[in-house]
Amino acid sequence: MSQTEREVRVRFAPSPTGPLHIGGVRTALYNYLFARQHGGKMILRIEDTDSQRFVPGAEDYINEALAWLGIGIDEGVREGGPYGPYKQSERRDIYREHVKMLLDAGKAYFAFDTPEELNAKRAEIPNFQYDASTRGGMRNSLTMSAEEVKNLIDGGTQYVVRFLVEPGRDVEVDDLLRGKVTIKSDILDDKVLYKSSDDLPTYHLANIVDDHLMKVSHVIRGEEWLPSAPLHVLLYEAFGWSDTAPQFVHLPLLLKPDGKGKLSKRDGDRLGFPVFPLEWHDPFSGDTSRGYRESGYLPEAVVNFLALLGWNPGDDTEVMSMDDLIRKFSFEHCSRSGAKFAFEKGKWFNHTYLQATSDAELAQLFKPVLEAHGVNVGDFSDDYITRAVGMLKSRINFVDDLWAHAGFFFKAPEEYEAKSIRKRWTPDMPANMAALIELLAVQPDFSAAVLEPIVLKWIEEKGLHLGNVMNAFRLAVVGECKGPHMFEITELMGKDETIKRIEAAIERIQPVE
RNA sequence: GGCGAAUUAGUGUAGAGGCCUAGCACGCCACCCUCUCAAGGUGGAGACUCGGGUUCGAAUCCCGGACUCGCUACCA
Repeated sequence: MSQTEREVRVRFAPSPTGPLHIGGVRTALYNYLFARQHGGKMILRIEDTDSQRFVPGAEDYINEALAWLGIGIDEGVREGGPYGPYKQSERRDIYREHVKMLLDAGKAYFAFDTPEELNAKRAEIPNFQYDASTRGGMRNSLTMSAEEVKNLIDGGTQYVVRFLVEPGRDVEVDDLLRGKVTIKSDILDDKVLYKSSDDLPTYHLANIVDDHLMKVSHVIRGEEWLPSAPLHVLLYEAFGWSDTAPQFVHLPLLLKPDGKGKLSKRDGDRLGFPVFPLEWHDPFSGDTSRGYRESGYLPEAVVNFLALLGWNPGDDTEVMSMDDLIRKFSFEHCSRSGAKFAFEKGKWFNHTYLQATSDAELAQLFKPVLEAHGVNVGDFSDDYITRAVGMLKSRINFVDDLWAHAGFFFKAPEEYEAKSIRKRWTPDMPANMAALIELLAVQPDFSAAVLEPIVLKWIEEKGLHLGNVMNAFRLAVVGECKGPHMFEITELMGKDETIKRIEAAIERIQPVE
């Protein structure tokens, strides 16, 4: 059967060993885009074959993160499906059966070497590898009699099952991104396929068996798997499944934004950006890691940003919705080299998506931020919040930034920026501001269109300096010399609050000589 | 060490032998706008890892060096 006419079935197969890494999210996204584009199925398989590293809560986290990002799952633990169970720890019988198949066919064997013995070997022999050149000197079913092996196993001795790799062969991996990658089977070791200690297979066996049974057509995963892909090819062959083996696609990795190496949690802490989609509370250490969601990123922005880290649509388009991405995605335009994690650009994407969000919607998102800063949201109408947000949103990257820019609309300044005081709050200014209050107090209409010409004319008639007066005015109302057009501020804030703030400023700011 | 994969401005990338005087975006700088700060507009600095080939012609193809990343577990 040709790859092209096969039903597209892809899987994202994370291990529940902690929060989903942002690199994993991108892998999931590419799988999803490819599946949707081809009208195929997206499978979420939980690979919990490492009982040692299992972390409670990690599986829920994965589900929640993918849901938040809009990466839909067709078949999985929660969704069900025709090829379940979708959690590897619930597939023990299947793996046992398949291990036996390999054993019976002479393509795998029992090994009794303890971890200590293996470590000793590695310490003793440089570049020790469990393979054709060394297996003859180890404790396994190839060097022991059948009876001895049986006694050991019946006696409860722990063992592993290793894959028997034939040396002297060229193993070819066909990768959609990298073409044919050939490696010599000699450099492969006899990988552990199954461990009796927890009655669970290792990744390699479980992965091949499940992908086959779940009829996976394309294995789209990180580049860290490329070195073991030849082993996987050999496993498909050993099972006699080569004809229906999936097409491999090994995606380049996400690297540190600055230095060298792959992106890690520490980079995020160090440089101030999240590396996890959602906030994560480590159940063991009690540590909390920031998430994109909690940091104020919109899921659409994260998806767009991530999609472009290693892929491009072939033209200069950058802002794309999920539907756009599904339509345009192609491995043809996937990069083959690792991408440094450009989180600054991620901010820009969020900025861009925030601009496309309605003021009213943004106002709702802003409310919790206001509350967090001690503002009683009930004191302000939705309309007031919406208009304040509309005035400032062009300068924010995150919803949280709204506080720094629009907070003054909700809380009068408690202090005034020293530098602006020195520059603008000249000794004559308290008197000027007092006079301004008199002028404002008698204005029946505080709309910008009406008030602006009146105040400007007043400044001119008094022979005052426009910049100085306006900035002092601004300093009194905002607390610093920045923000939207002054008369838009006063229009929204209203006469009473404006005058109150100028009075407070006169009272509190000490003019500088 | 072994094996594999990569290598275009600070970053993400376009580029598939002549269309490249190497395009776009983020970031950076300047100017415009302006009561301020942003946003926006305009402009600017900034790159084909290095050698060898192949070719009339190479960022694009081949070989080698360098550097980077990954793997080298009874982890995935």
